[in-house]
Amino acid sequence: MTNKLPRRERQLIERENLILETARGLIRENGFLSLKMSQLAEAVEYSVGTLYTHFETKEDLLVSLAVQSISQRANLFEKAQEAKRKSRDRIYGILIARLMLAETGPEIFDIERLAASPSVWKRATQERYQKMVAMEQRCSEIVLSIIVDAISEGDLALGSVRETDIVFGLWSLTIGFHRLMLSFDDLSRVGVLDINEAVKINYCILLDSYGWQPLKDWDHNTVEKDFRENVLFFKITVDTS
Amino acid sequence: MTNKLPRRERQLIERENLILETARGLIRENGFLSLKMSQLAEAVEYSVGTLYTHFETKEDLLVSLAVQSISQRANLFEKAQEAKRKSRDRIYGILIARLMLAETGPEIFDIERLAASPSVWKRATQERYQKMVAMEQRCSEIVLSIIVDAISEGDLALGSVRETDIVFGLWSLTIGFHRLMLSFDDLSRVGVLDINEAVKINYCILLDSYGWQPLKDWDHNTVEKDFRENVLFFKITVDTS
DNA sequence: CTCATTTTTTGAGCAGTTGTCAAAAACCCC
DNA sequence: GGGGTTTTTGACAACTGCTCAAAAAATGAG
Repeated sequence: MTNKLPRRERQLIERENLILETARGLIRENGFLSLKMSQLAEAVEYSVGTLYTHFETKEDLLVSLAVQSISQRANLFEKAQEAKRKSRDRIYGILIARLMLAETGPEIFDIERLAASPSVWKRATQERYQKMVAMEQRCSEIVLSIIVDAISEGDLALGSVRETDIVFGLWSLTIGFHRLMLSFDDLSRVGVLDINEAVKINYCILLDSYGWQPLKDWDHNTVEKDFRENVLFFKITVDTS
Repeated sequence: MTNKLPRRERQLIERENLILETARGLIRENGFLSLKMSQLAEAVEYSVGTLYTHFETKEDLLVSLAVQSISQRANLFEKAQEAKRKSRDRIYGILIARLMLAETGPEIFDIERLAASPSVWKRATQERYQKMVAMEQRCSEIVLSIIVDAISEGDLALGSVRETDIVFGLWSLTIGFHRLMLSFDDLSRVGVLDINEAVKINYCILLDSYGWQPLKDWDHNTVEKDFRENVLFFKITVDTS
């Protein structure tokens, strides 16, 4: 737990975090496309040149933000996975984790959406891009492992459907959720009144139809409350200033 | 069928189509972000100024492309809806329509993804933005109406789930599909080997679990073949030059 | 056909952006 | 303090979206 990094390096990391957090705030207000590097430089009280010692391009900054977001997601996913609960509860915890992250702010949708594009990857540091991919992979591995565990615990029996198909199905559902959160006013127009409700219902429907036990005497609201209160915490970055 | 538009206006429309098609081709190669207006101007053999008589901003051009794509989608959806087939076939036809559109080229993912963002809407013509929204709404209405018909035809009975929840569920699945198509090399890494297969399987699973009849003696491959050959045609824009 | 008037097209240039790099400032060790 | 090293800076280069005065084309009346 004691970190032995040289002072200088610690300062650099701290500054990088400052830049990332400030950028996140600015993106929350006006989106990534209207974020200007000069504006960001002014906000963190460093020069543009200094920003570019941390990030090679603006896209590199974007990917860094994506890495942050996805890492946090992987963390929450791990907590859900490790919880001593029924497998069905744990897989539902994955959804709750996503909902909780969505509640931290709408900018993560903008960030992750834009970061998922080859034209961005090309302009980012290879190292950061690799990390993003690795983190995303970590997330899907966790989901996969919950599925595998569910099978070995006897809660789930595969028919014609493969494990990875389940990963894809559950994951697609939440992507659709992200998309709708982004273009917010589409909601009522398309007829979906409560999007959180819609995604939960469909998630449960999918679980049921995969045959994921328990099908009866299982209330997703109780599970949600449990996970929110007892399982899923955020790592709070303490500012020792 | 006889169009009585003045010659001049016809020419303008033709030129606009030329611009849109050329832009589409350039986006296919390098993505929207690396499309340059000057490059596009050169490609269509007009000046930048002329481009800007058609589109107020670059984002306006993007939204126009999105309108094209979504209109084409609505057209195919209508064909699926109007087909004299079982309701389950028709709703499956919606998925096939999306798959067929995806086959026309990967640029539509880039276009629709970027167009689904407020920071783009703000810079586009109100008129074009409205049209895009209307077209998207039309698509979801068609899906909804197939659901309603299925109920009245006795193929579908709603339990706790609302009609709009079904719209959301089916639609989310295809969004996830789009997302994976965009970041292509994620596929094997996440473990999904055949993405088309994965989306079809989950689509059918959802239909089954909504209780959409017929559940037995229904082969999606046969339906797909039927729709591809007999129901879903593209409108071919004939060049009378 | 002529020429004045209107409409359309043009592309050099403006404003605003990302990203660079020589020089200034800060730091470090003697 | 002084010489050398590292870090920061911000003016500037390079490039882009977009404009608008002027050129070119179309129109149409005589």
